[in-house]
Amino acid sequence: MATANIKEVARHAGVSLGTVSNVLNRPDTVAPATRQRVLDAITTLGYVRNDSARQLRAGHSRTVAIVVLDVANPFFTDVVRGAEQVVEEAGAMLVVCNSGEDSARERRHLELLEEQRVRGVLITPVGHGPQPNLDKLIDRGIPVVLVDRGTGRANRCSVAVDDVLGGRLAMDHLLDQGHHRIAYLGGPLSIAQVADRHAGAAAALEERDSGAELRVAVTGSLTVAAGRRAAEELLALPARQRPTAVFCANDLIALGVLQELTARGLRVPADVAIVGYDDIEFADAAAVPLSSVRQPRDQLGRTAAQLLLEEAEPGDAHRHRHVVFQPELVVRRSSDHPRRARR
Amino acid sequence: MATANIKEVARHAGVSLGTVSNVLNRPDTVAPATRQRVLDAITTLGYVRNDSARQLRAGHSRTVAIVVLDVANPFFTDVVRGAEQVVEEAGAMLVVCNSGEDSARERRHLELLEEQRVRGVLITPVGHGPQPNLDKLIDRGIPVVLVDRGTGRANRCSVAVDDVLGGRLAMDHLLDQGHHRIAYLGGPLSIAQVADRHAGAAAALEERDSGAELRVAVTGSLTVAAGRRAAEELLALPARQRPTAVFCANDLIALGVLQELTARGLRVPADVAIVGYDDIEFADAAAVPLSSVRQPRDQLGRTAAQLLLEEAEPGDAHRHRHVVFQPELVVRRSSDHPRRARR
DNA sequence: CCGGCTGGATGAAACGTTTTAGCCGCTATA
DNA sequence: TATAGCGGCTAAAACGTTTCATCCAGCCGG
Repeated sequence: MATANIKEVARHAGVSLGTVSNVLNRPDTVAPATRQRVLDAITTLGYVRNDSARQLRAGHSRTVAIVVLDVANPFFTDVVRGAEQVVEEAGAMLVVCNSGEDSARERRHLELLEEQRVRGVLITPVGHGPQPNLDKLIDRGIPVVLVDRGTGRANRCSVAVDDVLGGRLAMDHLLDQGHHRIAYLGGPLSIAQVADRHAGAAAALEERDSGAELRVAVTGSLTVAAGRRAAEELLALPARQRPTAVFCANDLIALGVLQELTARGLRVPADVAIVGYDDIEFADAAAVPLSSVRQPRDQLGRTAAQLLLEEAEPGDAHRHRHVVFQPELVVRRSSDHPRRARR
Repeated sequence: MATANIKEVARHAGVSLGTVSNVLNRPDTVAPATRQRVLDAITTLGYVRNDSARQLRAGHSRTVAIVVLDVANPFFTDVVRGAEQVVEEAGAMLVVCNSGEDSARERRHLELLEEQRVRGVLITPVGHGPQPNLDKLIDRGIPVVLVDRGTGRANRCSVAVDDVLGGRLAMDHLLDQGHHRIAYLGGPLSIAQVADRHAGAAAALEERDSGAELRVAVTGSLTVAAGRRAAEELLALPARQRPTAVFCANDLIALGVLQELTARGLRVPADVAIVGYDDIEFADAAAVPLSSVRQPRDQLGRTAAQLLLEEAEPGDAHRHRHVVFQPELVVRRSSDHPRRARR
């Protein structure tokens, strides 16, 4: 019942224990005949290598961890899938931990991961302050790569997406379509992403000097319901002041806006154009397919994992890098309706 | 740099190595003064327990694995969250593995997990055939709990949701609302869930003997696009034959139907009522909030984890159990419009 | 015939815990 | 006063690998 160990395999094959280990780890250094005998013994005994012992000897494990803010958030699930891919290609294993935006849980996870001597940690940390836990990990020699947060740190790598650029893309597109009264919907502004996207939009508007105006409506959250409420407010405006286009801080808000507007008899994009952010799966499936700014989510995960593995590689000195990806505007029906320029 | 070990802590605190271990594992058996000295040594040295060594000694790890078909599927993410909760309460750690519906990857994961001597495995296996990998695990004494698949096996626990009942609930509701021409939309029927939900609906109809008729439209997939196409087909029927209610095998199809119908000028639920299945987050956020059959997803994860931990508990003989949960109908606007009975 | 080399195998140390048996000094009991 | 018991601690074995220093036999060149 108790699984066979390497010693029993050795006895069964009539070789020494070290030879079995060699068969497992350096098969070419052992004579074909003996190798085969050992392999046979392994299969007949159903031997399975004990990773704890291997790790103990090696001093570290072959697993990489990713700590996300929410396992159920499509953004992170895509990042996970990307990371998974490269980690598995490297013969390691990716374990997914969920902090649930709770820093106590995050800390507990990091402690456990440290006890496990993981090879490295990909993490989107809770909050924005200093990160003593992460510094501790790094001090201990466990590489850490930040995902979509705090690009600036010197002692670790990071990957992120340029949200300011994302805001610019959306705004440039709407200006190109001839809009002059545009709204930005999103909040709270304390979320870096929300603020950055707005900053990008504002900067783009400024630079164009087109005389267009940007109205900002701060929402309490990034949900469909918040989008509906925001749309109601827009509808309360006199028609002449009402924006002809809205740029939303994420797709949930955009979908809420879309629903409310169509429910009230406005046509999208003819009366109001909409651009969302994130390009979630439903963007394409909405009643009016939604234009959206897409982030290269799986690539975020992939390069994060690559940076980590590179850093974990022994030998060559590693230089920390901060990779910033560029988002991409996906134009669909919700904003595809150029209007004659007028002012 | 290399992390301090228990021996150094002992030396630093002027005690024996075993005493340090006692402080860590049975603090009450060591005198307060010594205990404090050891704790101080631990913090000043920054000692972190080496889990590999602990596991090696213990013979098994303190982690539980869950292998899902798709990390990005909301169903599984909720199951994961549920499982996570109870596993963490038990002081263990949950690692999430993604098979991606690929049996090779599933096998590889199981092999690695076995090498790690995990405490147990929660899994929704790929495919429906026999499961030699799982049997192997069980032979080795690693408990396995099936999630939402293959309830019948004798050598393992399982948790599932009664999809036949779900079909009944939806159908009963529509019949209660006075509908007589009803359609079931979903496919392919090779998916057990799709077939079960249909079976339940058909059985409910049969039992009521109301003279109502059920039209089945098999779709190629469970997507929004498939729902749209199915709705088009319904619209092509002469109005007198057109169903006044549709029950969809999942919410994506239902949303597609909703979009297509409203786009073509039909009102939901006045002209056509819709009931979906799964109660995904968007069901409530749709243009017309969608009635849906809800599965207790996180509870599925929670009890799966509980069964597993119970089985992993040494000592008392464990009896395998097969827990079947009952789904629940959530009525929202999309089907809330009773029509006068007529035939 | 001898020394050196090489492919192939061996034995033992080491990794860092947990656990068990045992030791020591003290107190309470007879 | 002897003894049993006990609290508090120590020493050592064991967990299953990997790796490193050795060793052995055979072979080749000198």
